[in-house]
Amino acid sequence: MGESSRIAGQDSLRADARRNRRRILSAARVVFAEHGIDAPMATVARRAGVGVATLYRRFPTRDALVRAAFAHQMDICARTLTEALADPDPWQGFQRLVETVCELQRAERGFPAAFVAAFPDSTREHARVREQTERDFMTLVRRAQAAGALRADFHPSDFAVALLSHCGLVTALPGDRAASRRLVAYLLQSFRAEAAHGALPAPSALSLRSLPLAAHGSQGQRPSSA
Amino acid sequence: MGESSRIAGQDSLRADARRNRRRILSAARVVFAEHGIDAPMATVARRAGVGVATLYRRFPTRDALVRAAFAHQMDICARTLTEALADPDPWQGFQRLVETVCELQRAERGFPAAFVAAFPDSTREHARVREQTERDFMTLVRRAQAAGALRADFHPSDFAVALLSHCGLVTALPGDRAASRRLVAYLLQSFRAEAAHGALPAPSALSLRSLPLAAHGSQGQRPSSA
DNA sequence: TGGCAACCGGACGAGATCGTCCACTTGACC
DNA sequence: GGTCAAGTGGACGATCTCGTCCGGTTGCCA
Repeated sequence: MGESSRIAGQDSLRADARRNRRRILSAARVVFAEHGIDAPMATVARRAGVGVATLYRRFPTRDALVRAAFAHQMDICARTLTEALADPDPWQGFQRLVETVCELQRAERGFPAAFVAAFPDSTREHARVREQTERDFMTLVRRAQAAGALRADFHPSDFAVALLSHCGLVTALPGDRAASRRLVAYLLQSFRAEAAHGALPAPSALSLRSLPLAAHGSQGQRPSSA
Repeated sequence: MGESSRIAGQDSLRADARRNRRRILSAARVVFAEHGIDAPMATVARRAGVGVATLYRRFPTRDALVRAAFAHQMDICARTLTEALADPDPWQGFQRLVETVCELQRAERGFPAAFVAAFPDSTREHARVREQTERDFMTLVRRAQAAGALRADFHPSDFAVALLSHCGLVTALPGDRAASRRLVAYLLQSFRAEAAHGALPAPSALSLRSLPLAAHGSQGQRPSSA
């Protein structure tokens, strides 16, 4: 598993509190899927059969709730990257990474919104994990390029470009799996070395830091900072 | 120009009313760019130096305001399609169409949100224009395919896929022109016939009807409906 | 210049959401 | 079983947005 249970979190809770926590998370996923990530907190609480105060005590901000609700998906992302690095065929790993993340985006309706929401690094530990993830991804890219499978002018930020645009697509067309798959197929094709025909415009200066690949914490409890 | 001034619209207004109308539209573009398309109507009114009532009288719904504010952009889209059809090189026309629409999306900040917002056909005339636009686009596609420039398995819905995903990208990264240009370049490359390597997954059933290429009206004044 | 119809804008009531406070309940440990 | 800290939930005040109403103003035409 990934980055769960940190900082004396849910384990030290009383039994009923732990049960309520789980209920809240489950309800949050459902509600976020139905009404988007901006759904009223009270709706989540009602759905969980819990008072608003309980919800706010456990997750002081909406961010905290969102992060915790989709922590599982984020863990899967991180694990897929690890597996991709272990794959003897680097292109295979790269391709699977893109496909898996996009699959997650299209499967869990609220996830895309959570995906683009910018979460500040809450702890030093998170920052460390994120940096390691970035390094791992760079390694994967270089390896795939060295193997002659990934085009030489592919820039790491292109990965973010792909994910963010796919994210926008599934947000605009929730439920249209065909459209999502099409985009992924087109993008993967144009990332292949054989596809490199003309020159590309300059890459974005965007870093990967804001993508949940970098496994943000699942707990919350940050000061506030809007 | 395109589809402006219909149904005894702004022309029959008194001089001061017409002036206020223009002020409102100008303010709306600024406010939508800054705070998104969901910005409070009162903010737009204040920025325009106008009372809320005036704003509501002129544009009964937010939809109406949004449509009118970006009518110019929509006209440009429609015109670009016409020019693309007239271009002797169909690929050139196709490419320029994609680039122009994406250029508009990245230039005017509120436009992407307006772009994906689903506007119901308000009049029979709008429906007619939209259908004609769809036919024109299909013609362009077929022509480019016949010329051997556009890949044979390109499906018209792929155009919507491209625009919607690009739209999501610029929404997530407003101001990052490099990212936008990169995505467009990648997509155009993979639409070229030479790029067709493996088979693509099935296309989406999505129609182009909801895209502003089809030049929705710029007036508003629909009953209400949402 | 005078009159009227169109136009204007601020105030206002309704409705929604947020996040906190506090009196009551319950699980865990002795 | 008793104690008490941890946990609970609903009520509440603050804030925000919407869309309408109405008394005052102004452009336009005779």
